[in-house]
Amino acid sequence: MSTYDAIYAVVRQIPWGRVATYGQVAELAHLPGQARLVGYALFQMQRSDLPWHRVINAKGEISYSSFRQGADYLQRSLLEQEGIVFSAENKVSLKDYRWQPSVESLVSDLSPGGSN
DNA sequence: CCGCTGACTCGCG
DNA sequence: ACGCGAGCCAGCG
Repeated sequence: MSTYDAIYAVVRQIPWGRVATYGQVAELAHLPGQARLVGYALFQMQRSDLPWHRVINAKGEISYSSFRQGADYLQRSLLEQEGIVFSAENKVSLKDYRWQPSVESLVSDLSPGGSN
């Protein structure tokens, strides 16, 4: 199990209609503070079975890769198809759409009762 | 093996 | 509220 595989495993768990931040995915993948790796992992991955579009940055905005410059509308489109609404600033309400993983989804310790 | 790069995040001004 | 700089680590040449 590579580090990236752990990241992919977490991303794959993000349910339909929900989003997660890079930092959040990193923590769930047991890689606290390594939000960048999440982005890098998604950058390198080419599989289509991953809901990569459900991963956004901490600002609630979509992060685009330079080489995918033309697919900027794609991620937003995919999210909108899941019922996620974007604000006038092209941001999503993290407080409303952020995925809150259930304890069963987690492998080890986690503070129950997410204080949102 | 050393160094650069890259879908991030947080703190400060 | 926004821009800038520093810290993180894995993959590749």
